[in-house]
This record gives sequence, C-alpha cells and structure tokens, in this order.
Amino acid sequence: MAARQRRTTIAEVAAHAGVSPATVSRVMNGRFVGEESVAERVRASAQTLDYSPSPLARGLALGTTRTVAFVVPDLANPAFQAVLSSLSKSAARSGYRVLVADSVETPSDELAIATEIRRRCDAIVLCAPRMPDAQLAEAIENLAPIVLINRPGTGHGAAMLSIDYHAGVHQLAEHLYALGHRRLVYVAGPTTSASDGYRRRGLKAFLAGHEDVTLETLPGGVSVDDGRAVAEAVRGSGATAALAFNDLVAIGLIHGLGELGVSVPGDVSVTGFDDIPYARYNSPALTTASVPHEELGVQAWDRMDTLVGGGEPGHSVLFQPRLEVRASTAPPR
Amino acid sequence: MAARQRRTTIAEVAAHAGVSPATVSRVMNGRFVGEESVAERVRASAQTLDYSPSPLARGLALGTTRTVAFVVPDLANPAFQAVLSSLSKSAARSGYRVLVADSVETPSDELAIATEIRRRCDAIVLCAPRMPDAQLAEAIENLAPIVLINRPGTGHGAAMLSIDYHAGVHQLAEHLYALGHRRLVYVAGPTTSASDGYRRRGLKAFLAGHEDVTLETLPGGVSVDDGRAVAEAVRGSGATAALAFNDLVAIGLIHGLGELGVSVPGDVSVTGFDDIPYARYNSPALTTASVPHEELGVQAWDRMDTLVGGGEPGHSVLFQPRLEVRASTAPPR
DNA sequence: ACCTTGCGAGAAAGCGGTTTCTCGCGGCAC
DNA sequence: GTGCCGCGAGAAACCGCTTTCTCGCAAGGT
Repeated sequence: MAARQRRTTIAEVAAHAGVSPATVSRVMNGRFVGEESVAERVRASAQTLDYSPSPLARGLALGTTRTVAFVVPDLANPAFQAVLSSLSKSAARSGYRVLVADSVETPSDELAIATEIRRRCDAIVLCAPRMPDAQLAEAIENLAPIVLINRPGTGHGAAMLSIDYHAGVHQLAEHLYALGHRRLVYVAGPTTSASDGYRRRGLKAFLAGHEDVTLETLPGGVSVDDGRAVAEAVRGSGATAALAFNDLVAIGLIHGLGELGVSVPGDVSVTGFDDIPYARYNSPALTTASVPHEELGVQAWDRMDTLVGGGEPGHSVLFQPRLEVRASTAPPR
Repeated sequence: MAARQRRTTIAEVAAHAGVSPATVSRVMNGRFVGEESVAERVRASAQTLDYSPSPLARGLALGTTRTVAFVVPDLANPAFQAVLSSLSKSAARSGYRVLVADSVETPSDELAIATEIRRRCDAIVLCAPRMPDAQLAEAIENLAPIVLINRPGTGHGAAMLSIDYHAGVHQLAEHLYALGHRRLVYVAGPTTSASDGYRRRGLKAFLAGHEDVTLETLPGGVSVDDGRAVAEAVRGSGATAALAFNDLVAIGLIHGLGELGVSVPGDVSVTGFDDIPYARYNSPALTTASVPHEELGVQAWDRMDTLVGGGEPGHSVLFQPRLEVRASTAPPR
C-alpha cells in the first residue's frame, strides 16, 4: 500500500499564498470581504496544493458533522433498505451523509448502539422496535435531534414517523374475511417487538367485530427462514388463511407450504406486510399491506433537516398501509 | 425540540476529579500507570458526569475516525445491499461504522462523491463501474486505503475483490447451449459499465467456441423496469433464450414477457445474474449465476482492516459465480 | 493638522481530545 | 548527608479549522 497520504493543511495554503490561515478559511467559506486579488491568490494556492478542508477539523470547530445516523434492527431487511436508500438520497441533496448500523446480532444493545453512533454525527433516524417504552423515552433526550420510526405514540418530543400496523393488519383480515375465511392463523414476529404488538392489537380489534372468526397465533420471526420453519405448524393449525408478520415471512411460509404439498392460495391463503419490491414477483404474487418506505425515508430527512436547523419535531405521522390484493389469497376451498 | 445537548468535556471530568485532563485521557484509554486510587477517582467522576470522549475530537487528535465509506452506483440494488449489510456487520465487530453513498442520480460524479466521502473516514470500499480505467488508476492513490469492488484487473496497488462476470456469463450461455438453444439475446446493462464489458467479452468468447450460435444484443439497463421495457424487443428478436444483465432485469423481463403472453421458460428461457435473495422465489424461479455477496462484504472488511493497519492490499480475488439452475430455463420448443 | 471611522487582514483563543515533555518528590546507593 | 534515579502526574504543544478580537492604516470630517 502506498504510504498514507498527508493532506495539505490550511496553514500550508496560507504560507503558500502569503496570508494568514484565517484569511484562507474565510475565502474557502465565502466569508471573505477584502481585496479580490487576495482571494484570487488564496484560491490559486488552494488549487495548486490540491487543498480541501478537513471535515473532521471543521466538524470539531463548527460543532456539526453533516452526517446523520440510521439505525435499524436489520440492514438485510428489504423494507429498511428501501428507507435507507431514499434517506441517503435525500440527505445527499443537502450535502449530508448517512452512517449506518444494525442491531441484529445484539438486540439488547439497541440503545448502546444508538448512543454510540449518535455521538459521531448530528442526528439520528432510529428504528428500535424492541426497546422498552420507558427506556426509549429516557433515551430520546440524549439522542435528540432524533426521528423515530415505527414507534407510534411514543411521543416525548421526538419526530415520529410510523406505519399504522393496526389498520394494515385489520385491512388484511377484513380482506380474508370477505373472501370467506373464518379460521385464521397469525404468524407472529418477535414477541418483544413493538410492531408485533400493534399487529396483535389490530387482530384483536378485528376479532371483536367478527364473532365467527377464530384466530390462532404461532411464534414466527422476521425472515424467510422463519417463515419456512413455521409452515408445518400452519398446516397443522387447520386454518384456511395465514397472516404473516411481514413479506419475508410470508414468502418463506408460502414456499415452505409448497414443499409440504400445500398449495397457496388453493389450500391456504397467505398475506404479508410491507410490500417489498419482490412481493409482486413472488409465486404466487403476494397479497400484502403496502407501506411507503421511500416516502418514509424522504420524510425522515425532512424532519431531520428541520430539527438540525433548530426547528420543532412537528406532528407525528401515521402512514396508512394500502391493501394490495394479489394472487396469494383466494376464497377457501 | 429540547435544547441541544452540551456534552461534558474531558476538562470538566478532570476538574471534578481534581486531576489534569491528561490523566483523564490516560485513564479512559487504559494508558494510566499511576496510583489506582487516582484512576478510580477519575472513573467515578466520568461515571457521575456521564462522560464519554468526543469521537470527533479524538478523531482529530488520533488521525483516525473508525469509519469506512461504502460507495456504490445504487443502494437500491439488492446485490449491493447484501454487500453493505455484511460489510457493516463485519466492521461493527471491530468497532467501525460504515458511511454510505450512491451515485445513481449523478453517475458522472462517482469520483467526486468517493473523494468527498473518503475525507470523512479512514478508508473506502468503492464500486465504480462507470469510472474510466485511467481516471480510476489515478484516483486510487488519493483514495487509499481502498478496496475496489468489481473492477477486476485494474490493479495499481488497491485491494481488489471482483466477480468473474466473464466466467459467469459463459457458464450461463453453456447451460443454455446444452439445453439446445442456438439463438440467444443478451439484454445488456449500461454500456459505460465495466461489468457489462466483461459480460460482453464472456459472451464473445462463448460464441467463438460455438459457431452455430447467433447472439443479438439489446440495450437494457439495471432495473426491473428496464427489463420489463425490453420484453417486446426480446420477443421480436426471435431468440429462444435471453441472458439478462442481472437478476432485476431478468425478473422484469420475465414479467414483461408474461404480459405479452410469452411464457417463460415455455417460449423463451431467461437467465439472470447475481442470485439476489428473491431470484429463487420468482415465478418461475430464476436460473442465474450466483454471486457470494455476503462473502464479498466480509472479505472487503478483512482487506480494509489490514490496509488500515498498514498492511499490504494482498492479492486480487476473483470470485467465481456458481451456476444456479432453476425453472426459468428449459429446452426450446 | 488632528481625531474619528472603517476596512482589510492577522493574532490568538477556542473546539475536545492525545501525547510529549517536564518536573517535583521519595527512595536508594555511596 | 548528598547525588541520582525513577515514578507519578501536570503543563503545554498539537491535530486542522473557525471566529472573535485586535490592530494598523488610509480616508474623511472639522
């Protein structure tokens, strides 16, 4: 490897141009008010020496890094990837970069990870579904400016962008009900996950309005493999339709059922949640609740931007999922 | 929003513990050799004041940020997401974070983006398929330590991790040939993309060994939409099999053909490239060249780690794709 | 001719750490 | 009793940049 670069410093440029570092700084930042010839000389020196200010030193002096953190449970999840991709693009337009981290290997460290990464930047977009409400409320103060994702109702002066899981799962259940299904099974997510809680409550509300429906809940997970693993239990449940925690689980479940010779939607209907890009290309195409992940990223940046500028968090928003009926659901046999 | 936090500084801890900042620094970094009681007092003060050193200030003093950049053409591409996810996990184990950026909105700025983001951190993992060889060679020096992805052969003292597109596409073509296909069409990627060049050369090499095969090349792209858009042209080509630039294009193409009433693999066989997680769940499941993206991320970190430690870039590695035969290919009618 | 203004630009003090250099002090050898 | 050594810990320089403070100097007013 080539010897590590030693970048030219502002002092060198100053010496080269025969001015003080202060002047170079002013010229570089457009705050220079003196003679144009001096500015020109500084610019020429900077050019010649291939100078560009150290973001680190600037950050220290200015107290701002032009970087924001993005922390989610699992970067491998396409839903979060969609948010990240759009957040990164939005931030880039304002000259900000995004620092990423996930807590998949150590769920209990959500707070520690967020705290650590937050110190490296100006603000944080956090999705911490497993952090207890009380702990989160306390953490918000230290993490601010912060945009919280998927924690509807947690309040406490943070900007909040969430998905109405309750409504989404309700819609899915209504859809299945309308098709004629009366025995449902819910393939749950992580039991400690807040968003799983909202789904459960949504289903409970649905059940309250439909006395003729029975619902069984099966422990599931968040990944394709989790879905595949629960296929046998779903078949054993005798249900005619399964609501999966998310699209990944649904896809895994469908293929797991396929391996057991159970056809979808012939024998069992299956629904997902998220509408990841591949939901529509799955075989059969997945009926799901569509979540506007890109919009979430864009809005997250907007909030972030106003917060960093010293603005208020603004109102919480609860994105309404849109029922996306595809081929994985059909009337029961 | 709550007033912006003012973190406690090392000076405050020093004052509180009745020692000098130097001592606090030494204690915090385990370089303290004096009386244990002093260290204990410092630790207690740090605890009380909830002190943690500013990574920014540390970075400036130490000349290291414990951050690496990850720059790719498009963060929305699942292939890159897989690499990022695994890179981030690997880096995290060593206490490093990953800063991301993509150049999808301004392909010509690949170099500018890489240069800018590189200054914020210690090293960079770069995938810049559209950057001219000469420009890249020149840039490497400024960007080092750098791990280059998908630029086999570019050398110049950078660590290089690549996919053997040439071999991969060759395998796919051989597979189609073995099935009996003689009229092929290649749905190309961006013409300025280096990896598209390797694929073209791979196909040319294949053709040289099979005089009875005709190959047409169609302009395509990189996304599902690009694949869908080219469906009509593929049908019009009269070919019995199509090799798509990547899995996304293949998936789009398959569904585009479906809309035109052309069945896959009944009427036309289709292959992809990458083996993204959804390739196997597509309908029909996609025959493709499987690329070890997670492994790429892990290895990228390994290289990075040794480079940052002052080590040598090591040998270039060319990952061999594995032919993954699924349901999207079959003998021609 | 003298005192203000005002402007252009440098000196220096941070930002929050790390690290080299220095120094006081107690213990040991002679 | 004196000199030297070593240890513990503080003073100060430094990382690279920003910004307030300061100052010299030329212009303008009386």
